[in-house]
Amino acid sequence: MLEYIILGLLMEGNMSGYDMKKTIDLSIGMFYKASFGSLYPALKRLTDKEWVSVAEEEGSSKNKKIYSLLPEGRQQLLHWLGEPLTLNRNEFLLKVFFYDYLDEGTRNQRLEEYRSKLNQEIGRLQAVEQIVAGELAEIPDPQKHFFRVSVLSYGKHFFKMEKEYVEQLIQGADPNHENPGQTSKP
Amino acid sequence: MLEYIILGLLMEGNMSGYDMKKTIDLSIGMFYKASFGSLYPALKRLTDKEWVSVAEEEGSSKNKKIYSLLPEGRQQLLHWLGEPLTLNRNEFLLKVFFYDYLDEGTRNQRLEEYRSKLNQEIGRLQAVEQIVAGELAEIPDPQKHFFRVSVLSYGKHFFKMEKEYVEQLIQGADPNHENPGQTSKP
DNA sequence: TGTCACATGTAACTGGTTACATGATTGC
DNA sequence: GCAATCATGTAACCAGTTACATGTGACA
Repeated sequence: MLEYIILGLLMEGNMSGYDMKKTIDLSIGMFYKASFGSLYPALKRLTDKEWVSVAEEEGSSKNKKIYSLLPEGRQQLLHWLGEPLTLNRNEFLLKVFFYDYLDEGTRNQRLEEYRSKLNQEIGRLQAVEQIVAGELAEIPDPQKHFFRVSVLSYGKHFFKMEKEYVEQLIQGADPNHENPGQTSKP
Repeated sequence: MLEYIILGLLMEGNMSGYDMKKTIDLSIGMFYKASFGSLYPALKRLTDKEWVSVAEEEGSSKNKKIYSLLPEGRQQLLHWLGEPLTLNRNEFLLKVFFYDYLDEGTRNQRLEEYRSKLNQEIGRLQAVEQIVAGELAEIPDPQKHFFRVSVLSYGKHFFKMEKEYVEQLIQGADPNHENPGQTSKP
């Protein structure tokens, strides 16, 4: 996972490991934590695989390494990005974060697939909720299981929220969609 | 984390490691995965610490171990449950799942604290969103960063969803709250 | 001159996974 | 008799964390 994040960051431009940590903390830090103890070994693996190259900065200061994306790394990133989205929150969000680099066709396909997966999941949860409600009606004190049962409702809330978000993405990524405050074709 | 889940499951009654795995998969399976490779060592640790006790079932079949909660385990679970909720989705949900065992006072306090944390977080994200919108207005093609920027909006959606859920919990856990289809004081 | 931010790296540990090994019991 | 499921456990592996070790450059 971290390896793909590094590749994604390097799409914007070359940078050092230290810079990557800062960038990660400030952007995807909300749902992904990177530590130097994982970052530097990952950079080592990527250079060994020749997905990225490294250059010792000589000009300003010593002991600073600038990493660059090699063609193989770029290809690997795009391949990973183009794979179907799974119902894994972190991976979903991470891929979406880099979706500006993915071609529109695959992107839309993946988002549509994901939307229908979410719909399925919402349906499944609603069915489970009904069964549980039935079971609950037959026991003496259903209030005793209020919190236990409530996590089901969390699941539904969550998937509905993701669905809204994905639909917003599908709409908003469409360049023919109305573009407030700006004309799309100047 | 897994250790507390085990303790929580044992609050309902004694069971075997195998049963625990099934129960976990069927209840909190949506946001927590347990494998035998982690479950059995956890049970070993818990028995070593004397938080749970184990009994070889002799009657029906051999080689089946039934675990029971010891007073120390119960106390540890309740202590963990009573700690403040953090903005960590899994831990939040896990604790709520077992909140039926926590006293009403602490529970309400924790939920209120969490709600105000969520409000803070929503405010913070809205501020960040405004800054980013300002920066975006100054670059030539903001559409190129559509997906990158969208994860911020995901964050806001997410926290708002959690806020709604928590408010539902605060309301619904109140026994004086209207109780559809049933009289609360028979 | 001290402290902070920059900058890289390693070692010990943690908490998990996957795959394997083993064997009993149930139901057809 | 054989397949499925019940039932427990271990070993190899993996990805990460924390804490430590080390050194540079800026600036008050």
